[in-house]
Amino acid sequence: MGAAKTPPSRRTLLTIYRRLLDRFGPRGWWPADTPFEVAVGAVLTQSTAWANVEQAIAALKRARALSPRRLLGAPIRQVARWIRPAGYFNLKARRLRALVAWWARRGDPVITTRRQPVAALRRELLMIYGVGPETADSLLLYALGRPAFVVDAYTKRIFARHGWAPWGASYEELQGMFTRRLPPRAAQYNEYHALLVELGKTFCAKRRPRCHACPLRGVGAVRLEAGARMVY
DNA sequence: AGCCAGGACTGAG
DNA sequence: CTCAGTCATGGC
Repeated sequence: MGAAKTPPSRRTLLTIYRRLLDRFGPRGWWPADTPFEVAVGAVLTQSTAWANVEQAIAALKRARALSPRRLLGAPIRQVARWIRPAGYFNLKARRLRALVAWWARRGDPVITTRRQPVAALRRELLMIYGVGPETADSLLLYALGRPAFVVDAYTKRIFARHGWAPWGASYEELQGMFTRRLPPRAAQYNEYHALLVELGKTFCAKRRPRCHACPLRGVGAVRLEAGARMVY
């Protein structure tokens, strides 16, 4: 199998960040008008292409249903119809209801969670049905402006392919790789994750990675030896 | 015609 | 805890 995995140094992490920023420019994430829309999108985008999520969000807006009151007032069946383009619509309708119920109970979390420590708030989010590690961190970072580093499938794939992390690394291991070396600044975490997603979509596809045009070419040691598991 | 997309839950071993 | 099965539409 591949050589021993060497975690990237702080310097390497910054080099990666710089290269991505130079190539792609600021991504301006999250693509949404309000924090509540971010929250809705965070659930809808689970294992789903963003183009599909956009259609679902548009449908919600068209129906004037993109608010806690409207979403909680509508029958679960109706919600499922609105978000149909996002896939897994029955499942996501339930998850959405759970998250929106929390949002309403909290009464605009952007304000009410301001004094709450990130770790405690993260644990609270993880209690919500349908909110796992990535969705919790996305909510913290992109809806609530907290310094939570988001790890997704692209992050795992990119760092495994470059030999910076084992293919089976857990979410917390990957996240710790960043948070243990970078200062907890929401602005940078925001941009870093958005850039990794852009890199993933553009150059690090699951089946046909375009390693020759990749902006990270030459950084670290790309390990794409034949036989390597190409999952994640 | 497949293959895959900005995951999480569930039940089994 | 690890792991396969499940959920489903739309774009390439």
